[in-house]
Amino acid sequence: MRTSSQIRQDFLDFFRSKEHKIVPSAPVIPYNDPTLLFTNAGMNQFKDVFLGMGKRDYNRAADTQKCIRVSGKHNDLEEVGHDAYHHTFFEMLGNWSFGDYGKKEAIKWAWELLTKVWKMPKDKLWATVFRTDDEAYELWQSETDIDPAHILRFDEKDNFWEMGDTGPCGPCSEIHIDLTKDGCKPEDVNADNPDVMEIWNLVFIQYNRDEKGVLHPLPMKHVDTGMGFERVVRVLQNKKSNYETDVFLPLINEIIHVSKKDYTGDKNIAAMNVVADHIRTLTFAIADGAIPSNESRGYVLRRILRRAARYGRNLNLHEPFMYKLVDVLVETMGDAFPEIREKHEFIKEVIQAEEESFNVTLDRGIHLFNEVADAVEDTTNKVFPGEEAFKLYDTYGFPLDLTQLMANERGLQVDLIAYEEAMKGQKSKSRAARKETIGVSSTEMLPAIQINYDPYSVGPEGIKTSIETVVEDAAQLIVLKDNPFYAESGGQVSDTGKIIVNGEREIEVVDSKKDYIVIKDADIIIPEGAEVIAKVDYGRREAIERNHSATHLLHEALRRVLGPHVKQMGSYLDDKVLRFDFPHFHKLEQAQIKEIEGIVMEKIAQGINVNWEVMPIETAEKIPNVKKFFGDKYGDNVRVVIIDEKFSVEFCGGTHVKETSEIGLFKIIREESISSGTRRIFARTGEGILHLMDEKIADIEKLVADLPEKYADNFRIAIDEFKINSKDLDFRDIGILSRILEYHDKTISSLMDLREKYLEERKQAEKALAKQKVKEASDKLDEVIAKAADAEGIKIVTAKYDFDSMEELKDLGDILRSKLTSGVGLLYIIKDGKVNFVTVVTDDLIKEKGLSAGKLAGEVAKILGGGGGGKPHLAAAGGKDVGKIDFAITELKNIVLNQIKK
RNA sequence: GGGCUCGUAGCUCAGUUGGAAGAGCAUUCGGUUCGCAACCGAAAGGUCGCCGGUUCGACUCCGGUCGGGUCCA
Repeated sequence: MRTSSQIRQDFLDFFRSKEHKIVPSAPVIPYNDPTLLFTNAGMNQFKDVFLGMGKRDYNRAADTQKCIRVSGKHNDLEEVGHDAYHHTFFEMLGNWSFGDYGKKEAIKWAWELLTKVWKMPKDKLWATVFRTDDEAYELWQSETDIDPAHILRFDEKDNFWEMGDTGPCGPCSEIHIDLTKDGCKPEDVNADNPDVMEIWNLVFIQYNRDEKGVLHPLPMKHVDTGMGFERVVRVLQNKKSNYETDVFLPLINEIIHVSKKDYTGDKNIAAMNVVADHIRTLTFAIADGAIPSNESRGYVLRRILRRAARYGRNLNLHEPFMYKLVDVLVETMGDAFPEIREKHEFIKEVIQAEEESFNVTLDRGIHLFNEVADAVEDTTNKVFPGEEAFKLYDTYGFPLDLTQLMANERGLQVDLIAYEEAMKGQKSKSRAARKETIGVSSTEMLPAIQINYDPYSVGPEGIKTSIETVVEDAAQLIVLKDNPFYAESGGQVSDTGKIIVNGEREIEVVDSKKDYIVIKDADIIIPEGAEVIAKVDYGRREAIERNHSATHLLHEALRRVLGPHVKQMGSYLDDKVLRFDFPHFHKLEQAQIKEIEGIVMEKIAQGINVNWEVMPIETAEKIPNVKKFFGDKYGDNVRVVIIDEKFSVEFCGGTHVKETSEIGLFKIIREESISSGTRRIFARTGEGILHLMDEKIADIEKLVADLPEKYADNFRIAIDEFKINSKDLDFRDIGILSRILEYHDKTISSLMDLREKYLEERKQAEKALAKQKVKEASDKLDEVIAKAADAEGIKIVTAKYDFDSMEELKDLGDILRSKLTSGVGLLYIIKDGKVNFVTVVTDDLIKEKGLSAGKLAGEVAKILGGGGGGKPHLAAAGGKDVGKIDFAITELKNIVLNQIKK
């Protein structure tokens, strides 16, 4: 029996012998096509060729392409695990002709590979052709020895392939295999019979469909084929299901091992199949740069992981287990796809973290479920409210079927109608909100003019150009014939500067887009066509360039220190600071930060020339370790920035220093997490370091100012010294700068220690003082009690204090209660023109007379223009009519008596 | 981009008409024990995510904001 690895190799060897170029699989994350969530067909990486927009230096190619189908038009997700041959991740074996060979060879070679190399039984193979494609029909007869009765015609639905509503398209010819015991009939083909399976689709791209729907023959005819690798393996290994082939068996065995369940029974088999399928998708997607998250493709991954985790629960797996399967997968597929081996540990880490966080969400949801279920369990109709089921879905990510399952276990039925209602309501709300946000942006008012945008060759002296247009109704937008101002892109902020009109008037430029610049003063009248000098604020530009080049160095340094999983998830840089986000699961250690800084500083010290060039995207992609940004759409030609071709080569449209030593000192100033699995670094360079020093001195001054004299004095002299030292420094003096910064940091850290010590001291002192005050007051309580008023035998104690807060008053109230043994108390403070007080009532009066401190507080507070309340034994209250306090105290007697009578 | 939801001690979480910030685990000390586990007693630990508003008084109500989760687009 041939192994899957051999079968994959057979395919590639066969087409190599037919003079095909064997190309590597493209990543499953299509980095240059934002319209596509995942690579979902073998032809994705050649789309530009078929659209006539790109070229390759070969015209025949073959490969095995990693594909993921989980959403959109091709969505097999729900089928996965329940049948034997749908997958979210699979390999598509393909051979292509770009305007080279045509139908004849495609058909002949397909037949040759299947029947001669792999020796599939000829009488079990069926071919289909498009209804009107007589050419293909005849070629099957002339080029192969297929049974002519096995050539069938189908219409558009099955045998005409189109990429979209317009564009290249053409008829296709499919090969199906009959796996039934007794042989199938023609009507079983293309009839969703699981035993009569399509294995290879040969597409003949020969037309271009225009906007009117009319087909025009293409000058270049192409061939695009795709064969499901897992299906072919199943056929050749003679298995009933793809999951029983050696593609999946090692995974299934590992699942059996961790779950201690057997691969028997529909429930177990489905669960194991789903898990085995999904772990492949997750592993390959993460290896190619995707990360589970709450949006877009990251969210698709998260849902897949959760789906697998839920099926895992059917196998009694409640703790994270998926990450354990990665080892086996790397063992079986790491040779064919080295990227999963390279990122092995990172993939495991990502999956484990995601499994753990899913468990947390699940627990919270179960908590809510139980509360609701407890409430409705004893009702007569045993209905679990649909709104609550929706809330579980909406807020805690509980799929309906899970809620239903849990409800059934407790004898409850989910109210499906209410669930649907709630879902509809949410959707329409979401849609309505979306409509409101659609507006017209100011750029849409711009006329379509071709201007020359070139921020790369401007110098400090600026460039001569002229004013093309001043946009009406928006006088602050100006279109220059030549625009040297960089427009925000790739994280780099826009340039600012000025334009000098007719050699005299200077106008400040505050922002720039590719097509126009923005000036500060909207009232200035500017003549169209005027000659101007456009001057970029060059000092600022240079500071930005230092940060941008440093960002590229940082990117590579991070990869070298932390691992190849590091990639840019976002960045921002202006003249003051640079910011870089990347996937990583651990806080960076101080030693790692030092190492990263060290690598960057080394590259700066080497004074490497920074070069850039524009090249065709295919050439650029072949540069080893080239960095590009996923999700961006790149054109046919890309700009590549090179800082030592062995160190940093990156797709980048930004502007850079000419030589790395211009960057000056590089310093990471902050490292933090911005969301689970994503970290952010802030750093400074060049003049930014001088600002950093000023900020540090300011920090030190502030810390010192907050300290009491006895600590602060020693630092005053040091601060003066710092200030003198920081004058007249040049950012190129990196040796001196780094020494001073180090000294600053040491000072700051000892100041922080001191502050902590001081704050602790102060806090203890305040506590002690408050305690002391309460103690003193309580010592005098007997005198106060002696002066108590009397209301029909009930003692009423009132007293004023000068405490700072209610806390002390409450503490004293407690003491008063115990000393008083029987009676009512009112203790108050006057502060900031308001009165605050507590009332207390001893336990006997609460029981016997029904008195309540809370009610007393409320009544008294009313007199004082406020309110209050609390417990029966002690209550707090306040008011702003300080003048009425004496009246309130005399009134207290009546209030007490009134309450007794009620 | 929008909706919902959560943010309280080191950790897991309670905390309703706004009126004394709590429990369990962990920590420290003491008791018990040959020692440990367990148990008993005590202590320490809080800007109640942040900012603003209403109020005599806000963890609680309102507005904003940041962060996590989740659903929709």
